[in-house]
Amino acid sequence: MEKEKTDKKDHILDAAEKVFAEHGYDGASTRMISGEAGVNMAMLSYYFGSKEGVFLAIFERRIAAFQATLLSINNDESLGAWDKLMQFVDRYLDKVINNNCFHIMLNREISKPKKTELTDKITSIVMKNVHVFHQIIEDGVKSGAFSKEADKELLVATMFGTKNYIVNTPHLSSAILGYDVMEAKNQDEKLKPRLKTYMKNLLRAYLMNENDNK
Amino acid sequence: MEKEKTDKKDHILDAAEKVFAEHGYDGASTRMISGEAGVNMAMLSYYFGSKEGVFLAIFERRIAAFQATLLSINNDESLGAWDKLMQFVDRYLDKVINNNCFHIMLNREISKPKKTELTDKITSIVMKNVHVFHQIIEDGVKSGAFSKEADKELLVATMFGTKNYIVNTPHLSSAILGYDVMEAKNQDEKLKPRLKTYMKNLLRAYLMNENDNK
DNA sequence: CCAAATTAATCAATCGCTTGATTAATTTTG
DNA sequence: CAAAATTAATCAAGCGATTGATTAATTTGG
Repeated sequence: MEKEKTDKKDHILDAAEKVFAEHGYDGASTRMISGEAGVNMAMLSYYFGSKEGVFLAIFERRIAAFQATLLSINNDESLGAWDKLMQFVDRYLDKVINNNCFHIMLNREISKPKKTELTDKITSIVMKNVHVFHQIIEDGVKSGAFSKEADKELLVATMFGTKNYIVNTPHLSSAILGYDVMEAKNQDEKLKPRLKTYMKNLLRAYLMNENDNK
Repeated sequence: MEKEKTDKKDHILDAAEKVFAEHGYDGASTRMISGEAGVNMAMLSYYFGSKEGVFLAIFERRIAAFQATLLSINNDESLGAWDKLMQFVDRYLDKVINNNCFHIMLNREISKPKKTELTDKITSIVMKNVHVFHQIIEDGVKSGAFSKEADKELLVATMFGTKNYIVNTPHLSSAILGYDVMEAKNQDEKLKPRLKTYMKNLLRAYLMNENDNK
């Protein structure tokens, strides 16, 4: 059955994602990854060619689904700027909180000052998300729904940066919020609704500011 | 001269900070660090005991000055809540943009899901900054200057998260902003003033919102 | 339908290399 | 000259990757 083959590859990638998120690329050894996955070390090379191949496969796996989600929001012509923005916030936050291992990996990678083929690739992918967000804000400004003085570029940094701070520094944000943000129950019942509400209020206050942001 | 000794140690730490920021703890080898500093590999052990010793020394070096800056703002009783907050934003952003290598290191370290002695130590240090920010907001709420409905905890995430996004993902934020955020000239002339203005506007819009953040 | 042939999956063992650390020898300094 | 600073040489350990052998699964041929 070719289904089992895919399942096993996915199983290895799940384990690798966890180990990479925990130890970083260099800190994660192929022995750790194969151990976590419960397979022989040689299977990594067999399926993915190399350690780097495993790493890249993790990114490729997550990206397709993500892009689809993103575009489906932006292409919905029935929505106004504000509703579109709210949709984006909701679905984006859901996704990144659910896949926080992956986003820790991703963020570590684009935090490298040195340009590499991988950082370039990831940067251009992330830029697509940025552009969607950008576009929504810009359309809203043009339609008069949002304040003209809004700094769109830095608002992107706030949107993604706030999320990163909560999702990628779990010990710190757990200390700040007073509960374990890694626990699935807390994520669903406490973190997600609160973060969504907050983000919406923040965006509304800034984008619909009567007294211009001079 | 003991001064030269200190200078040499500082020189090594400068080099190490750069290499650690670029490659991460595991990706940075002692040979890279000694090469960057232009000293023999054994000097790292001679001065700092071990690779980990070098790493810890970098943190210890940066922390003292940082704490002092922080407290001097909070203890100034002559300032109202809003002015205090503005002072905090100004001086905090100046510091982290100037020491961005260090903050890339710091952030990578607290992004690790697994608790270690080091992540615990760093977390508790960062929490001091958080508490200062927290306290300023809380005082402002009590005095009636800020909206009661403000989510103080998540506002912390926005403040530090926005900064992180700009400072720690230089390629991405350069692509977003349209200029190289790593260049000192751009940092001083473009990035700092813009980020400060934006941050202040954002905080004002959210904290001084007339229509309550229901 | 079943046995032979072929392919896919898995394994332990090991390769060459780099790592962080230490040593003993040498140079510099006061 | 003695102490401190610096060096080159060396070490065991761990790294990613590959190997050849073995087993499991699938396809083929009579």
